Amino acid sequence: MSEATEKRVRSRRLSGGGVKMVDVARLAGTSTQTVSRVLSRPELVADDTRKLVEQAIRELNYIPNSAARLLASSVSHIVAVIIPSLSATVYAQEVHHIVRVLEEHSFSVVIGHSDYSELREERLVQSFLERRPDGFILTGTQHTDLTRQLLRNSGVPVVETFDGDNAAMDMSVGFSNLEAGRKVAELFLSRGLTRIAYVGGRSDQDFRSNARFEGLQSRLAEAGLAPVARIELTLPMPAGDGVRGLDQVLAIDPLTQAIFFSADTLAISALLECNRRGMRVPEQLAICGFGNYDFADAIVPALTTVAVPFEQIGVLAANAILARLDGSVQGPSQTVVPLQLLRRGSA
Amino acid sequence: MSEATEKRVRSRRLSGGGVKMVDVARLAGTSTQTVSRVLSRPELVADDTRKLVEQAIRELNYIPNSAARLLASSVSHIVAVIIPSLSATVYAQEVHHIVRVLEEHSFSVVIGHSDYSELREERLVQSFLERRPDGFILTGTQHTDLTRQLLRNSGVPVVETFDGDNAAMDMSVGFSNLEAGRKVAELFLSRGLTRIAYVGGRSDQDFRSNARFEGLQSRLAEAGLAPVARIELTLPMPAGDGVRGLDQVLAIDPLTQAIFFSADTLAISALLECNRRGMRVPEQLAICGFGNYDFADAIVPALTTVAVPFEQIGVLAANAILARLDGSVQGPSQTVVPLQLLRRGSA
DNA sequence: TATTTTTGTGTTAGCGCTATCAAAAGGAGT
DNA sequence: ACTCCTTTTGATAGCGCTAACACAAAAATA
Repeated sequence: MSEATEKRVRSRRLSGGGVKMVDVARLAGTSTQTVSRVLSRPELVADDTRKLVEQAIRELNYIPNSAARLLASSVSHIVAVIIPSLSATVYAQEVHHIVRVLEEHSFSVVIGHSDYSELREERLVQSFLERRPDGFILTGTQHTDLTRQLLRNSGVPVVETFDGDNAAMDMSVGFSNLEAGRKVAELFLSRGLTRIAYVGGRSDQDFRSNARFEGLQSRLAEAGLAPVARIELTLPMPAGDGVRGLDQVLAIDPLTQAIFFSADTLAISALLECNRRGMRVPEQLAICGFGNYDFADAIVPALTTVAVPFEQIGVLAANAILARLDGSVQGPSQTVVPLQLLRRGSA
Repeated sequence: MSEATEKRVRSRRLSGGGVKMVDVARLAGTSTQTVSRVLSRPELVADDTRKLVEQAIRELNYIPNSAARLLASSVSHIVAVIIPSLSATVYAQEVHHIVRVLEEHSFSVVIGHSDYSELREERLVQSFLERRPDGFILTGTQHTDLTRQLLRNSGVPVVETFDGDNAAMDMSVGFSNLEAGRKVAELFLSRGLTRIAYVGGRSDQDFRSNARFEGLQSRLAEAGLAPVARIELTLPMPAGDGVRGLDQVLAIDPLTQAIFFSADTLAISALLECNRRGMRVPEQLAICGFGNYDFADAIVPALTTVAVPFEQIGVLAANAILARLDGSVQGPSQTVVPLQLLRRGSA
C-alpha cells in the first residue's frame, strides 16, 4: 500500500464513528472498567449499573475495538484456517462447518489458500501469526520445518485435518486415505477385476491422494496384482480432467477393467463421457470415485464411491480448538473418522 | 468463553515466543522506530541499518503484533466478507477469488455466513466491525436499517455483490437477475412454449431469485402469458430439491412445457430424474438452469443455462475495495457484469 | 566557507482497552 | 459496637506498536 493510502485510511477512520469506552463510561456515569466488565463479565456488575451502561452503549452505538482488547488481554478470538483451495467443494464444505461452529462461540475465522504448496502455507502461517490467533486449522500433515517451528513456538493449538494416517503436530481430525484405497481395491477384487488403474493428483502436490494410491496398490499386491496405470494430474483438477484421465488410462491399457478416481468430480465426468461414447459402465469399465459428491447418486449408473464425512471433520476440528481453549482437553489428540464404501451401479 | 478459559489462554500466550520490537531494536542497536520503518517503509532506512535490523528479526524469529499496529495506525489490513453460505458453490467460488486477490495485497479475509437472514447478517456486521476492517463485501442489497447505519457510520468501504438491479449503499458488483429472467423467458417464447413454470428459493429468503422470477414474468406478460406455477423452496436447497420442485410443478400442471430453475444444481437433478423417468427433455419438458455449474454441459442432454461470471465478481469486488483504499477511486460505483445464455440441449 | 536542503535516526506521546490492585459500601456474625 | 466477609466500583499502569516531531549528519547549493 502506498504512503498516500495510509494517510487516507487513517483520516477516514478517525472521522468515522470513533465512540470509545470512555465516552460510554462518561454517559453512564461510571468508570471504563465497569463498562469493560459489562461487556466481558456482566455477572460481576450490579443490575442497575449494568442497565445504565447497556443503555449508554446502545445510545452511542458503541462498538468495542478488538485490537485494543487483544493488546490488553492477549485473546484474539480468531481462528486461522488454511486449506488448499476454496474452489474444491470438499474444503468449502469443511470450512463452512468450521465457520458455523466457531461463529456460535463468537470466534472469527480468517481464511488462506495454500494452493497445494507448502511454501505458500508457510507464508500464510507467518502472516496469520501476526494476528495472534487462538487456534490454527491446517490441511494435511505435510509442512515445512519453519511452519512447524513457528507454530510450536507460538504455542497456539493446531489441528491438522484430512490425514488420519500420519502423525500430527498437535491435534488431528482426519480419515485414513490408505484404508480408502484398500477398500476400493477390495471391492474391485471381489468383482474379479484385475486390470485396475488409478487417476489422481500429482504425487508431489497431492499427498493424500498418494496415500489412497498406496492403499490400493498394497491391497492389490496382496492379491498378486499391480495397477496397470497411475495417472497424475496437476492440481487443481477441474471436473473435465476426469475425461483426460480416462483417455490417458485407456491409452496405456485399452483393456483396463476398473478405474479408481481420487475425486468424484473426475469420476462423474469420466462416467458421463463413457455413457456418451457407448462404453458400458460397469460391465466394460468399472468406475469408483471418492468423496460422495452431490450428484454421485443422481447420475446413471449411480457412482460407487467412498463417502467421507467432510462436514463432520469441520465440526470436530473446530471443537478440538474450542476444547483446548476452554481447558477441557489438554494434550495432543488424534481423531479418525470412519469411511464408508457406497456400492452403487458404477462398480 | 468461561472465566477459567481466559486465564489459561493468557498464560499460554505469555509463555509463548513473546519477542517484541524492542528486543529486535536492542539486538540491532537501533531504536524501535527504525525497526518499525524497516517493516513498513524500508526505503527510508539506510542499507546498512536495514540489513542489521533484518538480521536481528530473522535471528529472533520476530513476528509483529498486528493488534498493536492497528491500534497505533488504525489500519487493520482485514476485509470482512459475508455470504449466505459457503456450501453453495457460487459463493465459495466468489470467496475463493476474493481471498486470492486480497492475499496478494497482504490483506486477511474474515468470513461470515448470513444463512440467508438479514438479522444474522446484522449481527455479523456488528461483530466484524469490532475488528475495524478496511472493507466489507456483502451479498445482495437487502439489509436491515441498523446494518446500513452501522456501515455508514463506520466509514468503511462496502461492496455489495450479486445484485445489479437495485441501488447499492456504496459500491456494487453484480449482474441483473431481472435480465436473466427475461432472457430465459425470451428463449422459451422463441421455441413457442407457453406453459412455463419457475422453481426457486422462498421469496422471503432469496431476493435475487425473486428478481429472476420477475424478469421471467414480465417478459411473459409482454407476450400475454403468465407462469403456470412458481415453486418456492426453503433455503439452503440441496441438489435433491430439484426433483421435489419438478414434482410440485407437475402436480400443479402436468402439461408444463418448460421449467426455469433458479440454480443449476436443481436443474441438473431434475433433468437426470426426467431421464430416469423416461420423460423426454426438451421435447416433453424443456429445462433451463442458472449459473453454468460444473457438470452442466457434461450431462445428456447438456443443460441450457445462464452463465454468470462468479469468479469475476469476486475479483472485481476485491479490486473495488483495494482501489478505494489506495485512493485511485473515490466515490460510489456500480459495476454490472454481463450474463450469457448458453443454449444447449435441454431447452 | 556559510547556508540551505536532504537523509537518517531517535524521542515522546499516545492508540483503546484490560489486569491488578485498592477501596468503598453493605451485610452477617459475635 | 466491632470485626470480617462479600459485593461492587474505581485508579493506575501497562499491552506493542506507530505518528509526529526533533534533531544530527551528510550533501547540495550559493
